[in-house]
Amino acid sequence: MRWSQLHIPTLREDPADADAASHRLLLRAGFIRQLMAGHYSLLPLGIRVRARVMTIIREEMNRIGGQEFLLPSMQPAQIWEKTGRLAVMGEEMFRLRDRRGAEMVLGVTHEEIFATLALELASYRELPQFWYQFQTKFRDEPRPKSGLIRVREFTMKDSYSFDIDEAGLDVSFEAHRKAYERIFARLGIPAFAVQASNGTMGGTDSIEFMCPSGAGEDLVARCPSCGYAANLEKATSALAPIQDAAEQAEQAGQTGPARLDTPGVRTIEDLAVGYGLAADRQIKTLVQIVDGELTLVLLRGDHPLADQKLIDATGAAAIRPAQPQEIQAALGALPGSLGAVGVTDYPIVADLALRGRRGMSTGANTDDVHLTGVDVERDIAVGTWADLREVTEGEPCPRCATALEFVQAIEVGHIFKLGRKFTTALGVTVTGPDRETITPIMGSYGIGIERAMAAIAETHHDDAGLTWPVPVAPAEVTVLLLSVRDEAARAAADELYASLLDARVDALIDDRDVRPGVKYADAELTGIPFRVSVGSRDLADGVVEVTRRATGEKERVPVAQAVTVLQGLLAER
RNA sequence: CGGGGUGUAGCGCAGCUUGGCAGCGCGCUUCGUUCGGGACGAAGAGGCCGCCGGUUCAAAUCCGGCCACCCCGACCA
Repeated sequence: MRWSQLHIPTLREDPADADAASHRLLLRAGFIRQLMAGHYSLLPLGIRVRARVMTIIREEMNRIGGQEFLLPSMQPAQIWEKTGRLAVMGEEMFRLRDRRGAEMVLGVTHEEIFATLALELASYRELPQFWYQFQTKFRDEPRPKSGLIRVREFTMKDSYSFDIDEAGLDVSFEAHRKAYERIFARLGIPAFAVQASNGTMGGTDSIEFMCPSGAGEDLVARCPSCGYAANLEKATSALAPIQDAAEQAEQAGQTGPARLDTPGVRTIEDLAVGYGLAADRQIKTLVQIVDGELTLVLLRGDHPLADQKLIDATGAAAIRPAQPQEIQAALGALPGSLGAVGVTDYPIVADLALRGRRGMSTGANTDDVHLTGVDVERDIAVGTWADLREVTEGEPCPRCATALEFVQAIEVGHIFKLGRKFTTALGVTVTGPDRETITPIMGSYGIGIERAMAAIAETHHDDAGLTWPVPVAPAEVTVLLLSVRDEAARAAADELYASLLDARVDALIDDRDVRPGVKYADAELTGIPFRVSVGSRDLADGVVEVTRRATGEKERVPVAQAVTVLQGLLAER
């Protein structure tokens, strides 16, 4: 490719409103342009990176036995009704009707459609299967942001495994986990695996691959000692045990909570400061609407709720905090004096940290009144015990008790053990060795291609621009013709460019009639790993200058050896 | 959806409070001088001032409505 033919130029100034570094640089360097919120055009340089990322992923998928497919993005809504996900996905799915009025959706993911193909599987002998594709996904995100990191239309490599049983799924899942580690290593993304919630996918286990970055939208709790890592929506910690003995003694003989008038008290802190009732001796009562049902959520006074944990614990599609009037109507008091003692009309979900606690205080469901001496298991009709609290940085690792660190990160991949939800709903079965009917168990595995590009850009840039790793760079080498008017230099640059292409080195040539400084600046901005400067001055000595973008190292090499030297540099890894 | 902000030339912006010829920098075109780290001079081209309506002799500017985009909070690759 010749720079003189490149249609979209680089920008001299930073574009407005580009928050993340990757967004700013990909715009400036001419890799992407925005059409509307969450929808980007990929330009020729962007397409080259995307193709390389896809090639690496494809190689690793094929290596573990993956077979490539391409399924439609536009799908009948009916299939999604069969699995119940039309409702679960809700507003996130784009919906449309065709001219006959048939309801269609744009795929947010392809479990249903791949499972439809799996209907043709007939025998256990055909399992396991790994099927994958690169396909555009559409998600009506409430708030697209940060360039390619969060968009509404993007390419996803999604793969699906079908196995006879759980043991088989474990093997398929593990194969994918290893493949993902190889993929991110080859892409130059410093990703690490973390435990995660399954969310709307359902199923049992899931692992996210996280790339540490200030532009990331997730927080991960990670143990620097034993390697434990989990998304905050899933992470736990080992809490120091709390001694309730003193309070127990005080309340010896009591058979129930005692009333405490607390005029004006509205917060956990008010109660702690004004009445000497420490936050970790209080029960925090939150009221949430869980799939439309008013639910009491109990946590220790000093613990925040992790919303996703509540969703996971209740199997809800959606939760939201209750409005004050809803709370008033249900419990007879406003936030600040709420409690679950004696409540039987509403489901109660309590965090495990409250289990066995005694001598606790909580609201009395009368404004300005609290209860003390509450024995959680004696006085409260807890329906569900679950891990609900969000861990705090510095709490002890659940495995080894080392203080947990928080890391901000971009989620670049996610793998799920799905179970039989989709195969059951769609009626996928195979015949087993004893002629029994087997419902295959599925796994699903995703990587966002453009997001991966953004993650690479986030982790590979400097003040001058992008610094792509060789395997994903838009080109391996750019030849800079510095002396445009020197015919000998022009001929030498053209010849070198042709020789590089002959040697199957992916090269660009910057033959524009602009000053050398512009070419240097653009070579650096676009981040091509090696540049070869061809100019009259060095050519008089029979040499060209080879510069490594990432480090700035320069080397003068004889023209005749330039191709060989570059091949050597490119082969380094 | 809630809160905050912005829409003026390809890009970045000023002008708006106080209504009166639509501007600046970069980029672009032509000519000349330059030419190994984003050159200089001269002459040019380029506008639905987001859209619709209102007020006014007169609206980028004031008023109303709508739309789009960005940022901050609830979702995911």
